[in-house]
This record gives sequence, C-alpha cells and structure tokens, in this order.
Amino acid sequence: MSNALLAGLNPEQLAAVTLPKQSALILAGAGSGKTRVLTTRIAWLLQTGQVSPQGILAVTFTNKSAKEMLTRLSAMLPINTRGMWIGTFHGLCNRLLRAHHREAALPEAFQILDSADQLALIKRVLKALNIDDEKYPPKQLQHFINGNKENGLRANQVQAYDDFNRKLIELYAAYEQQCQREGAVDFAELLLRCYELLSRNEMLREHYQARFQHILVDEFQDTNKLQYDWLRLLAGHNNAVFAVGDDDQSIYAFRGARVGNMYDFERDYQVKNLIRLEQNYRSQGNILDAANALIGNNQGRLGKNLWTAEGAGEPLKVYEAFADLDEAQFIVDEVKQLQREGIHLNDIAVLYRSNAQSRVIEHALFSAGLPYKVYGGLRFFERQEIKHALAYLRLMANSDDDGALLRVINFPTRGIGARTIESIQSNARLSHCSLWQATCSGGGRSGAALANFVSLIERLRSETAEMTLPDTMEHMLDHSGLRAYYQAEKEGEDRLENLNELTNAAVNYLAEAEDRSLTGFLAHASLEAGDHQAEAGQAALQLMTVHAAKGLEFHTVFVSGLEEGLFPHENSAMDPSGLEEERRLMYVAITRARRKLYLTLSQSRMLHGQTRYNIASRFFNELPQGLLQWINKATPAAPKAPPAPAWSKPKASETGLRIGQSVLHPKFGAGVIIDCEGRGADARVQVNFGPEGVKWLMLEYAKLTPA
DNA sequence: AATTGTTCGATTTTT
DNA sequence: TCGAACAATT
Repeated sequence: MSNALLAGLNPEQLAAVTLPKQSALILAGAGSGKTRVLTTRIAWLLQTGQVSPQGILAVTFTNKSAKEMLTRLSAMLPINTRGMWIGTFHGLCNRLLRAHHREAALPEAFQILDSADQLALIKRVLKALNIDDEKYPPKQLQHFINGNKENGLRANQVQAYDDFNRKLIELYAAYEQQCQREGAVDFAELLLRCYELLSRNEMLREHYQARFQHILVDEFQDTNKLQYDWLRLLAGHNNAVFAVGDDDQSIYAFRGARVGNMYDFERDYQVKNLIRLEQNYRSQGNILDAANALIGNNQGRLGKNLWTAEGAGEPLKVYEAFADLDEAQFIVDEVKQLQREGIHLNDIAVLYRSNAQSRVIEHALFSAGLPYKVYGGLRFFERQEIKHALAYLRLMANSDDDGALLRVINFPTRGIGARTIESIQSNARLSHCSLWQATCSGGGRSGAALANFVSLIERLRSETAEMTLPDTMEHMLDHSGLRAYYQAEKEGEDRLENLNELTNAAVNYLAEAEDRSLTGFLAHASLEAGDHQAEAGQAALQLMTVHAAKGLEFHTVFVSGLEEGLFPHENSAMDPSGLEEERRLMYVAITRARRKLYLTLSQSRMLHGQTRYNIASRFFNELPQGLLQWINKATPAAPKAPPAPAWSKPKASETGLRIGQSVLHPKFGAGVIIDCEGRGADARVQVNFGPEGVKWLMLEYAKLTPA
C-alpha cells in the first residue's frame, strides 16, 4: 500500500478506513485510535475521489472533538475544510435552521437558549400562569420537556396518563408558545425543529440527501432517539453512515442516550460487517485485563476484548482507608512520591463519582501545597457578567427576547423596580406582545425611566449597525453602563477582566467563523459555552468526575470512593440497567490510565453532614484478584473515640463490636455496623450489607464474625 | 437596593 | 455539611 495516509494502521483500522460505500458500525474500544480512523476515513474518501468535500457530513457531540477532527484533517490533506459539514449535532442543526429559518417558521435572528436560559423561561411561564412551583418544580418540567423533545414528541403528541401528567403537557405547550413568541430555541428544539423541517419539506430533504453521500458519526453510543431518527432521515436510501462508538462507554443514559441505538443500527442499516477495534494503544496489560473482566459482567454487549502489544505493567494498587480524610491523605502522599519519580502533575488525575467528593481531597491537597485543578465549574459564557453583556446584544438583535430584557432592564440599576416590571409583564400578557413592546408603550410613574431604557437600546442598535463585532462589543460595554458598574464594584476585578475577554472572544470568532454576524456570535456563545476553565498555566493535579474524564488519558489515575452506595451510586444500584451503566462508568474510569491505576475506598465517610459506613464496592469482586495489590488492610480500631456523653447509646464494644466495624454474616455476606441498641440479651446492631440492604440483627442470634 | 437570615436539597451534564 | 436560592430585613 503506497498510500501515505494508510501507513501505520492496523488491519482492523485499515479495513474500516477503506470500506466501500456502505453503512458500517465500528466498535471502537477505549484508546483504539478511533479519532484517527474517523479522520483518515474522510481523508481517504476525498483523496481517492470517491466524494467531494461537499458530500461529507461528520457529526460529533462536542465542539472539542469537532475541532480536533478539522485540525487533524487539514494536517492530512491540503484541502479547505469549508465545504465540509463537520460539527456537533446542535451546531449542524443550527446551521441548517439559519439557512432555512423561513421554512422552519423561525425569525432570522432566533436566539438559542442554554439550559440556564431555558430554566429561567420555564419559571417565567409558571409564574405567568400562576402555577405553584412546589407542585410543578421548574427543574422537573424542564426535564419533562427535554425528554419528550428528545423522543421527537411535541406537546400534542404526548400521552397523558394522569392529571399531573396532563398538567405537565399543558405547561409544555405553554412553554413552546412562549418560545415561539420570543423567537427562542432551546437545545433540544434545535434538533427537533431541524428534524421536522427535513421530514416535512420534501425539496429540502431531497436536496440534503443528495448532497451528503457519506455521513460519519462519532460517539454513536451517546445518540438519543431524535438524533438517531435525524440521521436516518439524512441517510435516506443511498447514503452511507459510518457509525463509530463503544457500547461499553455509554454513560449518558440519564440524558436520553440510548446504547440500544448501536444494536438497532446493525438491523436498520443492514450492517454486513461489524468492525472491532480492540488493539489498545494507551494502557498496559493489567489495566486492560481488569477493564475487560469488569465489563464482562454486563449483559447484551456487542462484545470486545481490549489487548495491547505492550507488557502487563504494574498491578492495580488498592488502598482501603479508615476515613475519607485518610483516603485523601493517602492520595496526597502518593502523588508527592510520584512527583519525585518524575511524573508530571498534569499527567495524574483523581477521579470520583460525584462532585461532593472533591472537597475533602481538595482540602488535603491545599494543606499539602500541591497545585490542583478541578474541572466542572462555570464556563466562560455562563458567567454572570458575560450573560449580562450577551443579554444587551441579544436585545439589540431581537427585541422580542423577554429573557434578555428582564436580565438588563434594571442592571445596572436605573430606577425600574419590581413593581414596574410586574406591570410590564401583565400588560404584555394582556396584549399578547413581548415585554419590549409593552415597555415601549409603558407610561405611568416610571415612564421616564422606561423611555430612557428603550432609547438606550435603540441607540445601541443604531450606533453599532455598521460596526465590526469587537467594536460593537466595546461600544455596548461602555454605553450600557456595564463596564462602569464593575469598575465601581469592590470585587469587580475578575469580572472586568472577563468582559475584556469577551471582546477578545469576538475577535477570535471573526477569525474563524463563516457567519460573521452578531446573531452568529450569539449562537456561538450558546452552543460553545467555552472551556471548563482552561488556565493552562502551571502544572496541576487534575481533579474531575468520571464522566468528565471520558475521552481523556493520564499516566496515573486514582479512582476514589469505591464503596457501595457511592460507586455504584445508591440511586442507580437498584435496577439492573442502572447498575450496568455504573459498571460502564467504572470501565471508563479504569481505561483512562496508561501505566498506574490506584483504586481507593474508605470505611467511613462524611456525607450530607453525617458519617456513613459503607462496604467495599462490588466492583472489587468483579476484578481478577490476581491483578490487585492491596497496599494495606485497614486496621480500623484506631480509636478516634469521640468523648461519649453520659446519655450516649450503650456501647457495642461490650460485645466486641463497634460502629464502623466490618463484619461477615453467613447469609448476607460482608457488611458494616452502622448503629447499635440495647445491651446484654437485647443487644441489636444495624448493619449495612450494601446490595443486600440495611438490617437490624439481634446479636444473640445473628452469627456475625468480625471481618 | 444591598445585606442578612432561612430553607432545602444533595449523582452524573458533551449541547 | 455546606451552598445556592429565595425571603425578609435595614
């Protein structure tokens, strides 16, 4: 094979890249070179002249991977990537809807609501309808609406099975109406509106079907029903869908992702051969063996077995601490040692199941003076001051945007109080118009203040009409009073800094984007909320949830909090599919490590202000014991004896057992004592048996043995 | 209009 | 436990 593109591919990768035009399912294990296959496939199709750039549609879930694909592609081929449609589902739908906003019944400058904007709009709708938000929590309604949209269902298509449900449907409809009135589109709506546009408009559908000969999809296991149907629609009868994914890494079911789409795909697209990429270029053997063994406990997988040409490497190190503080201290000590061995801090990650676990670890790291970085905070475009600035721009672009108006009508304060705003809202409701229109015609006591606000916005709009985006930004910041506000603010330094950064963002946007309009920038701000906090700066230990770690890799990984109830999480461990997803999550965690993997747990842990005693995660039983090296066998008795007040419960210590003690029961297996009562013949203990539940046992009868 | 108090809730979150 | 979110103060 003389083709330079194909050099260095393994046989399976090569087969995938050079498949003839047909739909294919590529089962790509962790670290198997999936992105490389995807990009090389595109490059190969183009280079061999099988398709022109216009014929390519490549879909990803994140902007990050879309960008990476483009970067790699332009490194492989000297082509301009303009003609190709490479982007996220949402980005591509946005592009389509912008191009055909008329047919989609949307205003030209329709705004995109992010999750927070959506929630705020839902709250407004509830308030307007006088709905008790105790009975109908906005969050729940949001979940309901998004869930239905992701299943392709409009309010009038949802089955009502009880009164509560009927009300939710009614509210869904009211929300939709309000969105339409404001020219606002939420994330799920982008997809659904686009889907409906294509399915109803035969001309458009046929146009795009004829165009996109090759459709490539990344992270296919994360697609929801609507995305699956959207792809089907674009694929039509003639186009080839190249779906790449890993059913074992599906960890977003709670957001509507359906692993089952991978199995359906085989059937619906008559996939002839499923290609497995099982050679792993990331981790050493023991890590992969552990991952393979663990995931083998799941049912109904497509099935695959990761292997490596490298050696087995080190065993997995397991550390069982007495308390969460000790667990954190162990991590600190170990990280310091690793640092001495020359491992870069950036290349070490501490993973946990839930964010709450980070605090203890952060505290220990801070005390030890180890720099660390926690992923998952607010992102750039989600910050308060940025939202305010964007709201001015949104109002300039589309005055029907009630959400934007409410955000800035009295910020910075300009004497328009809550009463005035309420009266505007009720006027708008009565005359079925936007808040902006109601504000324009609003007289009364605050009439002058309102007129000032209206003319401020109108001035901003007309004065910036001919300006470039960055100039518009500066003009708005200076004349809206936003900049002055944060200059006067005591703690406004960072926020001012961010506002300046916003102008930079506009400059950068112009350099890259195709749609250079203000509306284009606003869409960009909603769709790409920015990096999670990219202060690259100095080397720092990486702290994040297992979810956030998907797609990343590190030399050394600590997976912490491996206890029943935490990981697998108690809310998921009940039903089998929930447990399988937890197991996949664990699989993702394990496969992040290249060389060293630590698994840590603690016998006791402070959670929601209470000390909890958990038993070891069942996942330990699913790993080959030969791969595990237990660094210690925790000797709990370290009497942290809390000074017992006179009224305290009888001490189980009379019986040789204490709270926190691990025990074995002939029927229920391993457990931890979490409470005790009575003494002598009446002595009872409460034991947490993890998956077997929590039970009260009479000491006299239960044959408990210390574990 | 900004400060202080009170309540409630608490997996995971690519867009 | 602790923080966000809302209400009730001054």
